[in-house]
Amino acid sequence: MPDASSPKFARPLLAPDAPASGPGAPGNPPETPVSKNFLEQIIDEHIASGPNAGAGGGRWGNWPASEGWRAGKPRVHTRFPPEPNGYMHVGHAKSVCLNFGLAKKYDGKFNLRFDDTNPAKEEQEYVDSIIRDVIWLGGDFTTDGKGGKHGGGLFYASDYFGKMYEWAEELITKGRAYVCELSADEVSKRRGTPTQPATSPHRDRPIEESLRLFREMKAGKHPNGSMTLRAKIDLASPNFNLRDPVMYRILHESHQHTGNAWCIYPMYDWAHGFEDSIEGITHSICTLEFEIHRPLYDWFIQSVNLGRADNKIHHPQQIEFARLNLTYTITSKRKLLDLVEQKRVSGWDDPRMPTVSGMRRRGYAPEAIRNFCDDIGVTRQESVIDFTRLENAVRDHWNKHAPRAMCVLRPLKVVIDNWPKDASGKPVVEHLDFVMNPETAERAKEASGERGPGIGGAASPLTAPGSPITSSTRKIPFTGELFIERDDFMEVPPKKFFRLSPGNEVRLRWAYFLKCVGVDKDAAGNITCVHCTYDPATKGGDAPPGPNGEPPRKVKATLHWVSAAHAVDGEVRLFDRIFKEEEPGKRTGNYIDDLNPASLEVITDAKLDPYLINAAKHHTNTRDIIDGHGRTHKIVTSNGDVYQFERLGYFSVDADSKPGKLVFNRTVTLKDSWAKDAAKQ
RNA sequence: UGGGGUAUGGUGUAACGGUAGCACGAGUGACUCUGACUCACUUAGUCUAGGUUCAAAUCCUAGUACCCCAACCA
Repeated sequence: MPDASSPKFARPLLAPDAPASGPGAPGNPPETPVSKNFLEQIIDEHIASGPNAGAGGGRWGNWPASEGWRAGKPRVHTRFPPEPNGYMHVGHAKSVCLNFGLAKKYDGKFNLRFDDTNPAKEEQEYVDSIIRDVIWLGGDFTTDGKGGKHGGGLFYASDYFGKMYEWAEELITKGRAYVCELSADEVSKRRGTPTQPATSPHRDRPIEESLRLFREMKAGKHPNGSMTLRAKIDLASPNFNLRDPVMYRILHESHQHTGNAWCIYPMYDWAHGFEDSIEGITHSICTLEFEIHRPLYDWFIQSVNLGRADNKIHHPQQIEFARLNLTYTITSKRKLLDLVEQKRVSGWDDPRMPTVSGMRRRGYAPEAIRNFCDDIGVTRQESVIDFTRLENAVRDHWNKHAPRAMCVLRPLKVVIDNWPKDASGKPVVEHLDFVMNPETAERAKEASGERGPGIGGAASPLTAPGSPITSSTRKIPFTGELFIERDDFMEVPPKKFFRLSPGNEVRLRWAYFLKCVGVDKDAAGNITCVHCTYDPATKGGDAPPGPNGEPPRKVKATLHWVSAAHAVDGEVRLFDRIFKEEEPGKRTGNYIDDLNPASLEVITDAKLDPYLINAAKHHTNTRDIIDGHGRTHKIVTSNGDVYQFERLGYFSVDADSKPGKLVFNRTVTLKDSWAKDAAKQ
């Protein structure tokens, strides 16, 4: 049963002094109502009511004087409580953004806590990966002063096993728990039906006997599965979770954090509320499927508090929200693990994976992921978000932040027949100005604003030490032999094809106007080379005005290019969505059937802007995270610079890059209305 | 079949008895040295049926659809 004091849900409260006539009332300044999500509405309601409302602290009281700048503000304390049994995915990212975002918004605190109650499934590798991912996302739980100011600490549920054990004995003593010797199988058989109650033969065992057996369980005198500690709640409840749920099971198993100290381990329902309680969490935010567990959450805490006068333990409020679903994506730890174990991807950080590590490797910025989470909002309605929304957030971010380069993925040779040669007969080389990022002005503004925290302070290549951007333009070499994109030439162009074709004039970006005068073909009829002429008067990319002041002539297309003599070969990995169906597995029942066989295309001989060979970097950052035990976790995060390859998309330097050999991941394409139109025909 | 949830344009989300708004998408156009970006305009919605009310997305009644629950997982 929930606290009598717990309002069931978000019913917004009017501020006590809000004008009854509302924003539209005459005389009121035109208010721009900032709409709040349901979690914020609940928090506001808690602050505005409850035992400490008079002191401004509402239901949870105020932060104490020891909290410094936070002292006296109403307490809001959230947490992200992952089980370390897998890597974080985009759904977890939403939870981090939510929980950390709330702590930040309300000047509160945010904890990272590992819900490590099942040693059979959990591993240190996952602990480390989660710490890394949460920090990278900007969910700063650290208290060492190096991060933000909302860190509440790093904790482990396993640190509370001793306290939980004491409370379990207390519940036995109070007649609210008993040792049951039914096997898992038997419990299942005796579970009953929605209308028929469950049964247990040990329910009315004397308290002393349960206490003795429970102590024997803890002492290791009983084998796995031989007995459990069960809560004595209601065998007839239509909510099966209340039919005397298991609190402790015997597991003779070494734990990644507590070693061999325990052979009984608490179940989620018994443990989770206490974890929140001990840490002083105010709002325990979880996903919808836990809603029917909330009665247990409350029952266990109330059972400990039963009969206590003034040493009651803290009782947080559990609140549920709808988990994130994305089209063309799975967010199931089990299925993600399958993809890794069956080697259908290269690992947890395969850039096609919806894992945080995959998104990082692909080149998604944490700011973009946070913007995405803000954008989609939070509610209790199940929904499926278009994957393109995530991609849009990524594009939006890098458009403002990524330096530009010109690279040719599928090269087609261009020879400029009228290009001048020097005294020795070699084509002249010119060095032209190239604009690093046409949105420099905006970028400067952005850079002066608050940046997301990243490990080592490097939120993005632009703020990293040794940032490739040093000025608004740089030089690029241009000669009479170039590569252009194969797609940018058609011998027989369709309607509305503005790019290069025989007789048609286009612009080479930041260089010259170019006109096609002929093509070379091989024996099979494939075009091997395009012959062109250039107009020297268009140097820099603009035509001069006519002799009588006529407006300069225009071209409809601008192509990217790279000098054949200067281009650097590099590998580029083109990723497409990992599943070809919006809801993988919906049709056949097996999501594996919907894997997109074309989700990865590797181009080994892309012609890269020579600038990149020295400028593009892959960064490895380390940071020491100290947990509540004073233990240090050395966290290593690696990410590559992200560039826009003009007209193609955003590309990030992959960890596989080696000196002299660059490997780029296509992070996301640019929008392409030409391709869209073409696909429609 | 029992219990717990959720229904607003194609998608996501506001509204808290008083003008159904915003974003994304889509469409059209403008601009453009990236068919990008940007800008303008357009498009389209309260699950159904009753009821209360001067007034209903909102309150009431009855349906319908979808999601979750019978692990010693979380």
